[in-house]
Amino acid sequence: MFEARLVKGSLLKNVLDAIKDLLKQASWDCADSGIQLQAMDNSHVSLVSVNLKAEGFDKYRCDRNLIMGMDLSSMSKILKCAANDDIITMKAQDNADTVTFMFESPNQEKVSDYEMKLMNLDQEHLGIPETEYACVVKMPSSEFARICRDLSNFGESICIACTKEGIKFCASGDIGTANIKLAQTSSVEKGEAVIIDLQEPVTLTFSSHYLNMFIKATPLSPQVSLSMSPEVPLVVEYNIPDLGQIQYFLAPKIDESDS
Amino acid sequence: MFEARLVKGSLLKNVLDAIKDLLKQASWDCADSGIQLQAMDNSHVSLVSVNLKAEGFDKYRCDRNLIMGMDLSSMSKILKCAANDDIITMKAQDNADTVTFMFESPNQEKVSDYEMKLMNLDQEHLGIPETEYACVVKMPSSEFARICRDLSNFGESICIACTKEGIKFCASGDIGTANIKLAQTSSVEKGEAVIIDLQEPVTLTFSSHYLNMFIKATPLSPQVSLSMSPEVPLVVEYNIPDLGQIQYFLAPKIDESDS
DNA sequence: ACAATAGCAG
DNA sequence: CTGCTATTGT
Repeated sequence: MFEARLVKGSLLKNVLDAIKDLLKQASWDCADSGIQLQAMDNSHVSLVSVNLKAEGFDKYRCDRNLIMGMDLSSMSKILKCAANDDIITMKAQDNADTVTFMFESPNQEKVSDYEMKLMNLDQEHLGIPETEYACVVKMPSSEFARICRDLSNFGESICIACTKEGIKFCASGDIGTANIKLAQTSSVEKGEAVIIDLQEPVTLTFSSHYLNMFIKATPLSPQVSLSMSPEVPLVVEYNIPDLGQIQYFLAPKIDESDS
Repeated sequence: MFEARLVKGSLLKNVLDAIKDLLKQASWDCADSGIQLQAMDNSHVSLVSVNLKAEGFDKYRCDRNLIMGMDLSSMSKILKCAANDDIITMKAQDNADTVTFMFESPNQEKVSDYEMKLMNLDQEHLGIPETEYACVVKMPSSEFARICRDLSNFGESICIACTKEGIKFCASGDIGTANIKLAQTSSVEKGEAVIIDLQEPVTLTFSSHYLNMFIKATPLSPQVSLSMSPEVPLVVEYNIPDLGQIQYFLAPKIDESDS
């Protein structure tokens, strides 16, 4: 059987909030080492990868590998029934076609369980792009979220330019033109820092719509990391403290002048 | 003449919020002892009963019994014009066909009055069902509201099963199946307690839509009481501290297998 | 009428 | 973390 118990159940609620707008359905791969999900979004533009380590759970048991295909909007509706301070346990029998979510209030006086049908989804296991990037930027996740939200008022594209001095975001459209520059932090205040690890300067343009989907993961981590190389998908990564991480991949827009 | 003054005017606003979605029009019966309203909802499915004791008002005068038929959505719109900390006074002349609402700000610097036409409504005075129940549960009203809201995601019916150990709510539908169990509270924290007074176990099923109408009374009281007997309407009761109470009656759904 | 959201207070 | 308010969209 499979069983995973998470005392800080709000983390799982947050994970679902971070992916449910991108993925209608997806499969959770459960193994001894933990739980993984990888899928292209509904429009097959971006790729989402979630990794939850077995050690991150307060109890974890997975006798046999198992793939649980779920309707994520149903799963999200179920998790909305959990309070933020509830303890969440996911369970499945080895060959069952259902999964059970159990929520326990901290004082144990309220216990609820929700059973949901699993589904067979096409397996689309996807090779994750290369691991060396010309530029890796770490910055406060709330800062990144704010920038994406602000710039998406100006246009459908957000341009990100990174040099060793700092990172610049820009967008332009009917309203006007917007530029936001962040300098690499000198003071190393943890969590507040902007840190740039640069092999070579990079300038790329991305869909603001997808960036705005990615920033829904903001509550999961105070920091976000952006990895970029020319003509290669951007990686937006949030580390979930003690539990794992969630990554989003998005190919850059091709500069129209290239054609 | 009739006059009723309520320093805590927000209570009256809350009462209207608690009934206006169920009742388009209704009659307020004013007597020396207080104000009463009883009516079937618009679809003649549930019954609403409001009781406001004369002693609950800060000033109360009712020279002759009088029945004030009102359009409750108009009354609600008028009460929305009162601030939450306003003092509210209702007034009517003995044979008038209008009622006046007066709102005074706490510092007396703003005084408003609103006059509304009364209407003649068919008198449908309704016998309230029996008073002995197989099972009476008191629980935090916010908990009950949360459960009704959560379970209504799963189906149009909510099943309530009560034993002396606790109370269980369930629902099922397309998304899956949901069960919520509350144990009778051991610690007698006031307002937080789940208290079950049980003659015999009861299991009944109700329309989630109507339960979701009833929980609009939640702001009126920290506690709600559910009274149930087999094949008899459920009573959902909120006590309005120092002022009276509001009760909702709803017949259980008939088990289809009975037919 | 309801749900989702954001912002703020306790 | 909860409550309340306000606001929005479906």
